[in-house]
Amino acid sequence: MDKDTRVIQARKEKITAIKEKGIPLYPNDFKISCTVAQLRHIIDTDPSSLGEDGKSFCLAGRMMAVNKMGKSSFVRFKDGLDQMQVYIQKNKVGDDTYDLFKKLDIGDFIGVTGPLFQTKTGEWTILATDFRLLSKALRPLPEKFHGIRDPEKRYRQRYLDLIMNEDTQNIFITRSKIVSAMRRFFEDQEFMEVETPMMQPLPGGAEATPFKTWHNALGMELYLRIAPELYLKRLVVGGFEKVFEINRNFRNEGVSTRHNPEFTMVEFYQAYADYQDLMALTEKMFAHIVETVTGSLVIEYQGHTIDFTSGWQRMTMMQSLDTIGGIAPDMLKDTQALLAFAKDRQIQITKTESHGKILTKLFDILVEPKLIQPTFITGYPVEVSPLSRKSETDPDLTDRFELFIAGREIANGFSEINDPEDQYNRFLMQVSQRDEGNEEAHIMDADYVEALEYGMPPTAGEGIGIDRLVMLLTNAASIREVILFPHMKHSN
RNA sequence: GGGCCGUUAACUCAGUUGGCAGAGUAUCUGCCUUUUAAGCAGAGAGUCGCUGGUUCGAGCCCAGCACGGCCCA
Repeated sequence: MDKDTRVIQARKEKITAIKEKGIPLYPNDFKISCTVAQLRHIIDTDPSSLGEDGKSFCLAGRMMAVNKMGKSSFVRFKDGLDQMQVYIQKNKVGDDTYDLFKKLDIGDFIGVTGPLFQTKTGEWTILATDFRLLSKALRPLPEKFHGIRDPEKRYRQRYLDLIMNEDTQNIFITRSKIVSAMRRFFEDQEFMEVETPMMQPLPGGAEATPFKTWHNALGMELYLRIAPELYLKRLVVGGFEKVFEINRNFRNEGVSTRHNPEFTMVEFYQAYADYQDLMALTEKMFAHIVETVTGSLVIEYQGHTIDFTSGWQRMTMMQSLDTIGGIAPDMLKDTQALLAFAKDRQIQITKTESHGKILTKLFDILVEPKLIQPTFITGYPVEVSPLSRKSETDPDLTDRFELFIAGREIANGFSEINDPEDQYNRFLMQVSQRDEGNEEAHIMDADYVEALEYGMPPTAGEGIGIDRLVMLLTNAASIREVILFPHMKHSN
């Protein structure tokens, strides 16, 4: 613990004085008769039942502000998200209680009993007939008007951020509503929620560097999952034909305003569906979530107005590179021309990269940031889609889409490969990429191929980044604003 | 990995050309029985992120480091 500041020292002296009077600092016998939220509801709907001689209430909360005026005082306290004021008078509660009150500090939890009255300005206030200490705070809260602003402090001590900043509370309330609306949507569509391993012997389902760990008793290396994909598809093989999982993935990469090493994804799989079906389902799901959470289909995000009304734009990657990226269709077929184009614009591409990879990279740089309204991009190259079914019409492309909103990838979905031989060969392609130095290339998962050999129905699957969705709906510029405890370096 | 910015009292922030470390809130003492960021009078409170350097003298200038923020790769 820190060296005591004078504020803490002063509080310790008051604690000693309270203890000496035999008053418990942390009692656990106070029962509330209602929450402040419930009382506010009564005030709003049926104020006639209240008033000076009305019923007495027992409320509790954290002291947030105190106005002491000699023999009487006003105390503002906070119960969860709601605040209420209590008026305490020495001649009403008695000398002992008032003396105790005078030794309490902002930040302490209190229990108050009494009827309601309205002050001169009309504010409904509890007129205390009893006033108790419920839990003592040793450290002072941040300043009452400016609160806590320093982002580092807000993230490291999120509890202070939550106490002081209503905006922060609202972000996480919204986050909870988003996940809840999503879960309800899937359940209404008769998807089943499942949980698959977070620790995997082979990390698969995405191109990313995993965290490595060690199981002592089993004597084996395990990896924190980078995606649940291959397990969820094993469940489809097993007969669970509509499954979803909302859970954490872990990727051992840098942190930024869009990346946290652990982040939340929903992945879902539906048998007898294809990627077109999932695009339609995604529009429907987003409409449900956005409307449930915000009450509208149009939101403001960082200066953009984004409209989730159904009928989102769809285009192929090639089309988008032409119309948005400004690369002529002829050039899109010519690897050498693309390399020269990239070099002109100082876009770094290694000469060994395949045509499809070059296209994807150019798309990421030239097109992605410009996709502000919800847009599905389809026609992803085979080389960057090792788990996606090949297009019937163009063997270089896959039946895959990604969803972009506000210049960011929000979702990724595709018709799944259920031909075990195709999947095996795709893994082989990845393994050779790995041998060429791409450490993020997929590794061979023979066990998964074996599962496919038992037969998987035609299936489509999709993943949606929950954190990025929450950012959109809370107008947050950084992923750290929507993760309660974002990862930080040691502060000392 | 690169660039820019930040780090001063518990909190929010000033700090001039390099010349005694400041304000508001909070805290402590006194007064005050309807306040609304209550008021009045007084008091205390600092490893100026860390380590070096320049200088008679560094919160301020220089170098390195740490942590954080934003942007870029």
